[in-house]
Amino acid sequence: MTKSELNTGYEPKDIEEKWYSKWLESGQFTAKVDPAKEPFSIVIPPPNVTGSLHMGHALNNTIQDILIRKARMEGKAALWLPGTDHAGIATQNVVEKELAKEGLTKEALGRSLFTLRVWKWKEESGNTIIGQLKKMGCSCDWSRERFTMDEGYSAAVKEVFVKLYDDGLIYRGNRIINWCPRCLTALSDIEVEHEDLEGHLWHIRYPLQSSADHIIVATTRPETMLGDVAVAVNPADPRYKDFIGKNLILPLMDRVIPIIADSSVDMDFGTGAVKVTPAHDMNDFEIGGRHGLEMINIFSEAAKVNESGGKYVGLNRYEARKAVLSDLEEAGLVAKAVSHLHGVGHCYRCHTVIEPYLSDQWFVKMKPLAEPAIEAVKDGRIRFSPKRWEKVYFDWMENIKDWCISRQLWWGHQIPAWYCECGGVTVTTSNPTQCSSCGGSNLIQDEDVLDTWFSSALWPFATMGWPKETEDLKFFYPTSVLSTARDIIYLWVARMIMMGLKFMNDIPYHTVIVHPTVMTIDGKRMSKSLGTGVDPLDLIEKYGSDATRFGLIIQSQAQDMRFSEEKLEMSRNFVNKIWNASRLILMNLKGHEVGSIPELDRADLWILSKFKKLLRESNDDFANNNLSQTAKRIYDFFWGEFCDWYLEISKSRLYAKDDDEKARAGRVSVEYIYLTVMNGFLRLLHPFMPFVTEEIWSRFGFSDESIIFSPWPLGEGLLEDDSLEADFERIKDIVVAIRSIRASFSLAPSKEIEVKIECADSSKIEFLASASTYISALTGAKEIEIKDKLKAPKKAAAAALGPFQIYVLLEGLIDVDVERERLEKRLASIEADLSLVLGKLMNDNFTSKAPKDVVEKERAKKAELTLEKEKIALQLSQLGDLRF
RNA sequence: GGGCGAUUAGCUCAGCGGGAGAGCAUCUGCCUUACAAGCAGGGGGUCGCAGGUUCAAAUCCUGCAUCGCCCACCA
Repeated sequence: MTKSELNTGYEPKDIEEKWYSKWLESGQFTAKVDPAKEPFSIVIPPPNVTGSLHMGHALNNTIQDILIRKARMEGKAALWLPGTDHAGIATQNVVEKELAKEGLTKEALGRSLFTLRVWKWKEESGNTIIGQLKKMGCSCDWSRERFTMDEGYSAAVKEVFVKLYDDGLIYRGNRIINWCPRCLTALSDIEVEHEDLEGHLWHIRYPLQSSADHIIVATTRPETMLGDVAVAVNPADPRYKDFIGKNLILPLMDRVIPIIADSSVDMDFGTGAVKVTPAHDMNDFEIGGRHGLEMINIFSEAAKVNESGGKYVGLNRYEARKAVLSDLEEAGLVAKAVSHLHGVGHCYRCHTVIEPYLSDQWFVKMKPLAEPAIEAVKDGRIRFSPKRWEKVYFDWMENIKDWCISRQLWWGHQIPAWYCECGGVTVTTSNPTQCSSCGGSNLIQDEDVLDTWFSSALWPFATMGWPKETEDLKFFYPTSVLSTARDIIYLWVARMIMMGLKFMNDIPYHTVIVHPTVMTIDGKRMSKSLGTGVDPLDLIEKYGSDATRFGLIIQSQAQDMRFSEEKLEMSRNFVNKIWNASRLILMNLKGHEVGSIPELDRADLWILSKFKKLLRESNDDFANNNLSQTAKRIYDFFWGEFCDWYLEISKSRLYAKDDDEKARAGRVSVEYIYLTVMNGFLRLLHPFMPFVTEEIWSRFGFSDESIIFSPWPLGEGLLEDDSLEADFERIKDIVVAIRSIRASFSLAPSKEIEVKIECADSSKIEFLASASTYISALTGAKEIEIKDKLKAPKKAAAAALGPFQIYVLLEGLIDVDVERERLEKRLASIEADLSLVLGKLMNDNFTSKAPKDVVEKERAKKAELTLEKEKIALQLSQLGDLRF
């Protein structure tokens, strides 16, 4: 390796592309069923085919890639199964927009042509996100890539539908559902996003049929009164006791409607009297059911008033509201209007205000599915990380409602149900020729498709070949970890658990990692439409994939992370640091054969101890899914310990003339440490930064193989030595103190200094002496004298550190005022610390109640501070005698 | 209405019972033969507020304030 072969600045681009194609060519990511190995599997949360990589994906897929790469290195059979989701509404909307540009509509094309067109779009544009994942370095098994509408997957969806139907868990019913008047489809409850909007609560007079009296109802949606069939009051409400059972004349419609009693009515809200519109309100639908009321649908699918709305026919919801209010106003029936904040549901895809709508839809009965799913988390078979999300899961699951799964779309899994003239419904996986009720052959398939989330609920097993009993299923199911964003815990995570338990009779995964949500730096949601999003691809372009991954992971610690690009810059600098440290080593390796462990000095043992600690603590972090902390440890170790201290210390041995036995031995030790640390460190870092580690790994020639399958480092044979580490911290402190003196007196780097150190603790002298070469290398001291007793030299700057009294001889260079200020500042700080310590030690409660080791520590601190104080005071007093 | 989370240096965040930390920004000095994407040395914080528990509280408990998120049949 020559210097010219490594640039001084790391250029990620070519290196990243080179390695990713190599990895793909050699099939490194392809998982093999191998009973001799422990399986470790992750199914990717399938991104929408319409999607492009956003920051959430970048973070989530980095997490998964780290886990899967680590597992691979641990010798597990690691499968990361990728794929995409057909995303019914989203994709249909995209293609419809494309058609609109050509002046076409899906109706003009017809269903089958439209569907073909969507497939064509999917083939051409639906895989951008897969390419983006590759840029990130994701080690997915692309040979197993799936799509929620591929042939096998579609068969699985049908199978599930039919089985649930046969088990009585799927039924069809005429019910109130959430209707999007723009997408023209039903939505499930959790696809509706509620937003508090400032509206009005209108108080409207409904006259009694038999007298001049009236009842005032309060409503936020006066236009729905066109569909009113009753007014309900609480049976316990004294104000309305005499009204119950009487009739009202519905204004504008002149319909006679009854006053009924229903305990669901809140006496304290509004006027305590509720207009009942069963076709357009969830709650009213239930009241209507209890009282056998008629349901009058007054809206078309596009939420315009229909024929049942009398003269208002053809108006949309908001026009109708205006018209109704103005007519009521004119009739003097509006008692008052007060402003009122209330939650309004919006479509999660197009943000149109949802209309509660009465229609025929398919539903899944959820309670029987939810019960075992609750149990699986309760008994710990599935764990959420962080654990608090389990409560969120329970809250939803314990109050679960039936799931509306039919969608009035063309893109998706068409419901495998056929209707016959006889009224019979045939539900089957294969296209039926005969009605299951009457045997008739004139069958028409239900036109609706299934909720996209119905198919994605099967993801962990349908992707592995279910309903066939495949080798993959037997080996890789249940999967190990699911990593996901918190906003799809209900939509996806919970439903996978239910479906997995129902159809595989087993949980889909053992651990659910809920990663932080990526926010903008000012705490706003990242959104393309708001222009607040950051494109991960731009970041990769700017900082490289390794730095982007590392920078994301290291800041992913809070529940909401405010994305800070600075952390990526820091990571990019870190990559560069690693690159250059490698450069230093590679340029200087002489290839000494290291047969056995060479003789090591204390600096060597110290960095090995630090390294061992890093490995141990990192493994603990992994066990707690705290990847962010590992990233931080990696950074601190490599930059703060290995580069800043060990590499600098080792240079004296590295650059020593290789002309005697001692110098050669020194080199052998240093090279041994370099190789030992770099070899293990690169492996530890590899899951986080796959590209640069692979590149450096190959430059070192640590193995002929890719680093991908090198063993996960555990630091076997390395020892942690806390006392050595503590001693070493002292050495560092001494170095810093000397450097600080250098800086105070603005000594040029080339200026050699003379240092004397008095060490009052005889047990530390030997160590200090052995470290004196480090100290001189790091401080530019040409000579260091170490004694247990020393006469304080004149014309010197001083520092006191515990048992150590340090003098930097500065003949002719010392500025008395500067030195006095320096010492006084130090003295003040020592005195402040000392008074705190003394305060504690003089407190009998402390000395008697605090643990012994804590008290002991305080006493030691007191002794040390006292000594430092004396030394500094002495030095200060001598300062006056200095004559320069 | 219920629940969850956050509040620590100018900014983004660690720390979660015993000496206030990191990165960035800032100040000073360095192109020292790995790295100026760097090196060395500094400055900067009554850890949101008020109580409580404890010998000891940024750390545990209670209340409050502010911000964010989730859930709810808020007609």
